[in-house]
Amino acid sequence: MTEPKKPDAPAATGPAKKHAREGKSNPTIYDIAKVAGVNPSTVSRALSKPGRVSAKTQKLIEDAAAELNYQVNQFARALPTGRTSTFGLIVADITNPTFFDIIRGAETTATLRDYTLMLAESEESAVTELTAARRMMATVDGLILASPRMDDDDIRTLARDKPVVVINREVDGVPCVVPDVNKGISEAVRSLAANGHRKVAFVAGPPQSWMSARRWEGMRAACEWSRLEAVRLDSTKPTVNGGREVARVVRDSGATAVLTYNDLLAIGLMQELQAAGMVVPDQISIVGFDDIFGADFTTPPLTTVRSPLGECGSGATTLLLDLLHGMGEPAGILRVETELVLRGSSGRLLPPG
Amino acid sequence: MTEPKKPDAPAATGPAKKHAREGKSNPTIYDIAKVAGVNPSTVSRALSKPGRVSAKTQKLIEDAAAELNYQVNQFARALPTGRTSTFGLIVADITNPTFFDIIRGAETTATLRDYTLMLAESEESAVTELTAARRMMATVDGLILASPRMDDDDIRTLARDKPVVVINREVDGVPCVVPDVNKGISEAVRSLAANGHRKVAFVAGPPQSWMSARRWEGMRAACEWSRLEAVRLDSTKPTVNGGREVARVVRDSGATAVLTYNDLLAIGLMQELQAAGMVVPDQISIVGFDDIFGADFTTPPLTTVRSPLGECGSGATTLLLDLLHGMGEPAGILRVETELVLRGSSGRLLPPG
DNA sequence: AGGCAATTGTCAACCGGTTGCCATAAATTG
DNA sequence: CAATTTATGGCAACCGGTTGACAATTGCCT
Repeated sequence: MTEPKKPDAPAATGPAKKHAREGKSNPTIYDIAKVAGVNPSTVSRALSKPGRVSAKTQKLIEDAAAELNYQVNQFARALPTGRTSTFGLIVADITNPTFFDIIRGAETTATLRDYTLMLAESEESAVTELTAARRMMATVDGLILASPRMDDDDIRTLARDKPVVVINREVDGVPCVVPDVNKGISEAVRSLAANGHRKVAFVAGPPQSWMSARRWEGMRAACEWSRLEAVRLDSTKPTVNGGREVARVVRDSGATAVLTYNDLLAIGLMQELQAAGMVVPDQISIVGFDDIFGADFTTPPLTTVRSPLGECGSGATTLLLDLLHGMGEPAGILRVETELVLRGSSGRLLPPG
Repeated sequence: MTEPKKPDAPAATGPAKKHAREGKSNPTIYDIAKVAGVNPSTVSRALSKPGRVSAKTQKLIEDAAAELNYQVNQFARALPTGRTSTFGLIVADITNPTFFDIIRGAETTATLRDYTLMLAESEESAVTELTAARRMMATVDGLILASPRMDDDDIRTLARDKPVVVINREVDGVPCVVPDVNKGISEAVRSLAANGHRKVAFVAGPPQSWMSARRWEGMRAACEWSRLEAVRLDSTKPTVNGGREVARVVRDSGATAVLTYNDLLAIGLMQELQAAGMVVPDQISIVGFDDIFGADFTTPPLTTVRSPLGECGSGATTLLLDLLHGMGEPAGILRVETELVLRGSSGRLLPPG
């Protein structure tokens, strides 16, 4: 029917000539139709609308497809339908290990359901993030935003277009996956109180971080409950260096225990305090947040409030899948538990001298 | 229900965008054509074939495109051309920090050139890897394999279809990005020799790892040169736990310094030796490989041979871009330098007692 | 056997951008 | 000024899978 174009161009057409498909392109539903002796549209239905064709024809077509080693052309499918079998995942910083478990959780779950994952990084910038998100929207079926930096409104706008799931932040009207910090924090605070600490400092994360605010709130409440004094200190950046930089302020605060916004801060802080001659945990207890890769490499290994980040990634992906296939608009918030991981960096305060 | 489209009106030109509702469907080149008063094909040319249309028309079209906030439909473009502006990246293990920097390097470089990155994981399995690669081939313009586990032949077969770049391994006939271990290793060995060590152990990685073999070879050569005795020990897995498990063998070997296949092994080994009461580096020196995230969290911080992994990722992406646009068959091997990062885990041996 | 509904397959029109071919307008040249 | 080359825009046929509309086939009853 359709005569294949045979451009016997003698002149080299392009440099990528080597990889050009020379006549032998991939099998299409038309090829299958020919082999099975049916119409292409029947093939299409057999392959994507189970039940629409008779069992006999179905088998015929499936056999032909298997024989030809057929696989759908995702682009040809995406063009009329818009379905791409692809999810987008945007993280603030690819080198931040916090996101690696999230990425892995999302990737694993997506692959399991025959979706692929597109990755982008916002470099901690709301503008870059929005740009990346906009660009992705065109080519994905749904989007996961891990610790997004952009406005709630921007997120809602995106979510009107296609399913969006947010990790590590609550946005009204958008499905979210959020670690419930209270359990882990209260465990941590109780543990500190039990070890005789009276004044605890919180080293905060970026001002615009929703999660940092939640953690500070949770800690203040837990301290009140345990009758501890809580002070809040600012950090410059939520990184190892940021932790180093905040060390002086921590010492000056007079607190004997510190809870930090994340593990990186805790590690940097511990390094700097130790370099200044302080002994952890004898003179000061340090508790991190997230339990990232490497949190147990330190000496002493870091006590930390674990967020099940992998679960967040796979939970968000599952939410997205549910939103797309079948079931309506559950949305709402998926809460995952946090817990204290007690290691060596926290403990009883030794009396000075 | 949409009304049946049976336009016997002969004047109908192009797909009439009847219900082009804002928000629902994006502007197309047909919309631009209408605004600019030209033919859709002219719009297509103006947007993708610079110079093919007059400057005047070009401007007209660009203005219209900007006004409508147009962006190409990648699927519609991919269908006839096969070009997708997408790269695939397959790593063995997403949680292995070795790949963090590779992913980031690739992502950054790709985004910079308006490509997006699709990520897949092989879970250290050659079969899963090949499956993932096959699936990706259909939807990407090129593929990056980081530390692939599959056969050389499988890789070459893939490479016949579309551009493929391999990281951390040499495959004949396929462009590769490989850290040149010799410089870093010889620096490490010389440093150990200078500190009085006479016998050095190498803790190997997975048997099928090409890179592990290179590192062992490099070390043996360097030791010969420095007149040191070199012994090779096997590990179970190239992870922290694998490092712990090999600790006993290391002690029994009588070596006073160890070079490990990667940092994870080194960290696990160091933890286990320290737990057994040995002092690092006074009683044994430990040198890792790669300088992954967290290598400096340990006490003492890990001395390691740094592989510029981010460079590998971005180098591979650049190679892919070169292969696609313009220049034909550079292929060959891109070597990147390694260097010793001297930290606290290696040093002079203290005389016993 | 005739009538009617339920199944199953076919036709053709999309989705949106690309590109070979051709007609025409513009520029160059003899 | 005519002839030829060249630059430019238009036409239409793709890419491959999807889907509404409809025809053909089958099954079931009376």
